[in-house]
Amino acid sequence: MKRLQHRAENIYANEQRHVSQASSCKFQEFHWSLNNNGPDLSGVHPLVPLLIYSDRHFPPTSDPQPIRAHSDPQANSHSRIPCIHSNSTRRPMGAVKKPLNAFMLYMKEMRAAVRQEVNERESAAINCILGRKWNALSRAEQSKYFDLAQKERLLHLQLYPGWSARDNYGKRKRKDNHRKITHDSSS
DNA sequence: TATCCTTTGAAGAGT
DNA sequence: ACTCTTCAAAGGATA
Repeated sequence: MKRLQHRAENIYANEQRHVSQASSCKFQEFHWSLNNNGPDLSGVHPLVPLLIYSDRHFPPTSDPQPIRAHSDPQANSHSRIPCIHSNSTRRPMGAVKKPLNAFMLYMKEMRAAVRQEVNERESAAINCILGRKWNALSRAEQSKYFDLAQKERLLHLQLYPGWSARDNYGKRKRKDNHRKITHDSSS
């Protein structure tokens, strides 16, 4: 932990020198998506493509299927919609992930740029930097991610109306169920 | 090969 | 109502 923190601090110090250079490329990626793949989304929030084209909800597929979320109540006997991702590359039924929160969306957008910027590959160190950058953002700057996260939650609710976060509780096997307490006591 | 590390925020569980 | 815990992403490190 100390090792990662130290590494992140060094990286962050170096990163500060380049802070003015950081950042604009991701929006260009969105525009690429708009210009090359997607429908006309010129009227929507610039971050919405990140949500709309998210493989969380619409993974790449050669035979896209229409969403039938509420159209077949009999297929929803467990108060969940049938999974629209049925081929092998799609997420199996019962493995619906939590919608991303604002910070997760920020990380997803900025990770590649920060990774390239600091020439660091370890996600734990990058996440420390991203956490600092996130906290350094103004509330106005953060608000677009909170807005997007709200859209993410609404879309998730529409796609998986019966889903609950508890569905994924206990899916991971943890060696230490009190990891956070252990960390706090060890630091 | 599975889990950890590390961050913030949402949501469920427990008190 | 409040606190605690888990899980979302990511990819290198570790057991």
